[in-house]
Amino acid sequence: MTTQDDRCASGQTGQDRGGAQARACTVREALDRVGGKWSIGILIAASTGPIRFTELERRVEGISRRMLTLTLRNLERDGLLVRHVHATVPPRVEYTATPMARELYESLVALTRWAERHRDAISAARAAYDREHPVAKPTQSV
Amino acid sequence: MTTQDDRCASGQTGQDRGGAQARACTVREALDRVGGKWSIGILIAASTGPIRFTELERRVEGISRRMLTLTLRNLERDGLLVRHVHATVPPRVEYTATPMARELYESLVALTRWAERHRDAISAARAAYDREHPVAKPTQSV
DNA sequence: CGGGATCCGTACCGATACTG
DNA sequence: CAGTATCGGTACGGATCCCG
Repeated sequence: MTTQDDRCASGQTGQDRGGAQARACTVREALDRVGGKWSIGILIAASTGPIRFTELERRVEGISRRMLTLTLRNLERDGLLVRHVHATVPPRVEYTATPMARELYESLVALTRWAERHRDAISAARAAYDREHPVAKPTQSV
Repeated sequence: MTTQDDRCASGQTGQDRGGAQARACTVREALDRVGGKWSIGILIAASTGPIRFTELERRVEGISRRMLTLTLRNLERDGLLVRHVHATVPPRVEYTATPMARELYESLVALTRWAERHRDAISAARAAYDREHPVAKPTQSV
């Protein structure tokens, strides 16, 4: 989303046994492309076949026209989506996920399952944390 | 990172064959917790065993004290990290990844491999896109 | 139909200074 | 040592209006 490439750029100054931080950086490469609020939704909607702009707008519910356009551009730039313009009277633009994008989606399956498995544990953890760490505004009282 | 829970909240208004968008949303649940710039780095550094604050500061290179603290708090809140304070003269605080966090990391392996496989293809796609889509500033020339 | 341009609020993140 | 507090920049994302 950043226009910038922002390669990991770790100077490798300290000790990094096993290249742990280097691997962290590799993961971030992937996350950076899919971390946007709408990227995944669009990718999935486009993974089953060519899909039009307006159809995307309907399917990826809640997205604004602007973000749809922007995210599409970024995905196209990264080679995850192909944009095809039909020179018809009402313009017809279709987006299709590339094989690389579909591989990406499959790589996310494990993550999806993780989220499903731990969904409850996480919200429980959050609730517990919030209970034990109240905000404690100084301007309270009464 | 948002303090807010922000559950997917898809009203399920339109057609979502196969619950595609619902799955997109599940992925985002996971991404939201790990999408922060430093989350993964910290998680990995803490996954091999208890690690101290300062040690983390050294290992996760480039991180500021502030972001380290903030990210640690969020990870702890989500139940991905456990914070243990030793009541010694110089304070000693150790962070340890929970089993859930380690599972998370393992779920990211597929994604890591994807990033490795397509790293070059992506930067090539970007270069090509940028070549064909110059910025074209209106206030150019001399 | 499929965008682009602009305005604006908010989140994220970095730098710096202070503290129990 | 392990933080907290404050400031400020920038990127993200939403709303609205305009256009071929």
